[in-house]
Amino acid sequence: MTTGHDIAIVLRAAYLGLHRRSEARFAPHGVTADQFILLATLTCGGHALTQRELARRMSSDPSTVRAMLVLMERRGLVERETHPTDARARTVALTANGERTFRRLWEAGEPIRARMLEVLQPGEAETLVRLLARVAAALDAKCVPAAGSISSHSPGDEP
Amino acid sequence: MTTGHDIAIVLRAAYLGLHRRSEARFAPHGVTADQFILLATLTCGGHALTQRELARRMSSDPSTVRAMLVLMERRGLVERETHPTDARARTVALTANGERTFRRLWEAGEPIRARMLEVLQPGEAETLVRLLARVAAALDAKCVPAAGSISSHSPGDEP
DNA sequence: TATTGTTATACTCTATAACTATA
DNA sequence: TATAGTTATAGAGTATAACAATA
Repeated sequence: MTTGHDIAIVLRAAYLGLHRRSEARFAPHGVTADQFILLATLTCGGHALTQRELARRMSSDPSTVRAMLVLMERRGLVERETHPTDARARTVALTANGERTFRRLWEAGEPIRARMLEVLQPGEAETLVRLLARVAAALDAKCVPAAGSISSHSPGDEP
Repeated sequence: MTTGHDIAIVLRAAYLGLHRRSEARFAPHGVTADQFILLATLTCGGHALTQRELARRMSSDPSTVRAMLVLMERRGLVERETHPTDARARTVALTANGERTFRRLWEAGEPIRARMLEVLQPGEAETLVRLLARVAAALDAKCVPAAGSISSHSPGDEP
């Protein structure tokens, strides 16, 4: 019988494995795995998002993203300007150097992406993404657990 | 078409969602999500593992685990003794307080586990665990990517 | 009044390298 | 020689709360 704990453990193992491999691949370029995600989000997102929107798309936090941006701005990867219509907001964009770096990072990460696809049969990648997306949505901050969802396992049951 | 990047993004979203929900649930007990994993690993693992084995099972690192253990020992959750037959090694065990705390944490985390299972049809949980396990194994530190696994995507292809 | 972002702050996790002690 | 763990050290991500400026 598969339990919620089983899902949690293997989800953790897969994510941390991905994270470590990515760190190792990107480190020679002076970029972390999380910073890569930020660059990728900017690339896919039209290159000029507000910090808040950036945080949301990265499954991160405005305060965390700000700390990352300060580091990355110092390294010339991104630049921030005040939003054209909303003077409170700031838009974040890749610099030319940031775009170049991202292209190199994307290549450096290719073996990792290939490795994940390699162990999945045709169709399984789609299934995995579909199921993970459902779990991710269920755990999203905006969602609140349903009222009747309290079951009564005891600690000894699952292990 | 599902890409390796798609898997990475949704894997990240699911894991971080799980991690945040867990932090929120466990914080009132003064325990982090990662510390919960450590306690769970000890509970499931016979209650007396070496630090190295503990790190391996947690998908973590001996040095990281040591830092965590120092904190948790100070809080009376775990205790370490020298290994009975190998004087280099130290065994880690839950204290009575650690066991009590873990039982409370396990209950506190039940809604999260239920929430994940709730959005999956019968059989899908098994599928998810099976596919994730395969990906996790492929990304494990011990595994090295196959030699012929270099494809030639360019950055613009996938987004 | 609500929202965007900044600031200050603190803590945990992560990881490398050099080291000691033991197998 | 190899292994288990420690130490020192550094950095990154995470997040909260109080605050300013703007919508």
